[in-house]
Amino acid sequence: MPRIAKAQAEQAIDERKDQIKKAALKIFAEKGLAGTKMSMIAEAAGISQGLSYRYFESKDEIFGLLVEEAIEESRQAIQHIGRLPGSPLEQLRAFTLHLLDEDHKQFFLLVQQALTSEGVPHKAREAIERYSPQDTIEQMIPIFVRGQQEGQFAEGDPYKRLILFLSVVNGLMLQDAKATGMDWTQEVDRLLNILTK
Amino acid sequence: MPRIAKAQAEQAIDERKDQIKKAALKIFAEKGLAGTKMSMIAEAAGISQGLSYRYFESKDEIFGLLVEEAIEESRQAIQHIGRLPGSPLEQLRAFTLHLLDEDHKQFFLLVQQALTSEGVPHKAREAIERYSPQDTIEQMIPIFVRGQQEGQFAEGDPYKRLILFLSVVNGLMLQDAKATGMDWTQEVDRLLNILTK
DNA sequence: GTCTATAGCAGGATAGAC
DNA sequence: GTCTATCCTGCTATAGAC
Repeated sequence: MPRIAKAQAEQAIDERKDQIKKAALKIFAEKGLAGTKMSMIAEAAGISQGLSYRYFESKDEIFGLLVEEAIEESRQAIQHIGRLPGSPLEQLRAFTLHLLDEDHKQFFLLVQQALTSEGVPHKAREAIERYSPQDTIEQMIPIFVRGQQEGQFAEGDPYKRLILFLSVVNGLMLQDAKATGMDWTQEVDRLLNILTK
Repeated sequence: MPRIAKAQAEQAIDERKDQIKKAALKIFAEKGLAGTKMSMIAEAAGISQGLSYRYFESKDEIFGLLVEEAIEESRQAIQHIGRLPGSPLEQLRAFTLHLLDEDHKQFFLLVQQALTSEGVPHKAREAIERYSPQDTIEQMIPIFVRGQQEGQFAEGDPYKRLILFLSVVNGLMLQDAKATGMDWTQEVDRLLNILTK
């Protein structure tokens, strides 16, 4: 096979893989590992039941890959905060909006599912354990402390304040899965009161 | 069988049923319907795999019964708020502490699982749909409005304020399943800032 | 490259021994 | 009344036709 044609073929394969992963992400995020049947993924992707196995070894492999991608996405988002323009408050505001964004939310829910599922593939389990919420908070602490020095944020233990705040945001995302049609982005400033007041 | 002996036998059966349900609640709340295997329930209850079926028809029946009990418990808690002593703020504080209480939390998580699971038994699905978060909020609105009149709570649409607050509390409970060993009851006053500020 | 048909297995539910 | 051994369904994963 000529080089060009080969590259095209590989690209087609990657596109198919992405199509399946995208469908799988939506369903895994909603129903968890055990609650998701391969037939559901196939239907959502608009392909036949067996075809996924031409592109992936197993259901576990798809789940594991998605978890790793979710964690990588999360890691990059948090590292990005410090470089955002604006005051510490504006930085955390932008970060929070990013967390509540639709695309990120699915990744987030997936990780939650992985945390509460039985029989999670070994690789996925490892990836999650490497990336604890502690890491996120540690990245946020310098920003928060700067905000305290500038008088924007409340006094007190930054770690405790931030873990409360992140838990609340996490909670909203989980809640939102089946939620009330409320646009949380409108409420971000009220949430930030937890830090500023 | 004499009346007394018969009553004793029935009591023994009820105790066994409670034992199984208690074990099941813990696991269902954590892993959902599909993620929970009957063998897990049996192990947690300290009995053999097949014995549960002498006391319950099916896995679905156990799940359904627990969901109904959870909703009943929730309904009673919310109706109880208005009769609590103290100011509106103190009433909502007590209610929030009750929600965050360990026993209530498992019921709450179970309902969340039911909301996000496939193939939930018909009866459980119905019970949940009868009991929407709206009901809870409607019960809370008069209390909140009284607090507004007394100047304790922030101005603004009571419904929106309360749904944000409940979502946050819900979120904390969900989060807490795998959480950080934090005692949320310590943070209730900070959460109530969402309403009072 | 995709579909349909099916093998193999895990787990829900049952039967029968004790 | 409880356990162990099995049946049977439904799902994962594979094989083979097109």
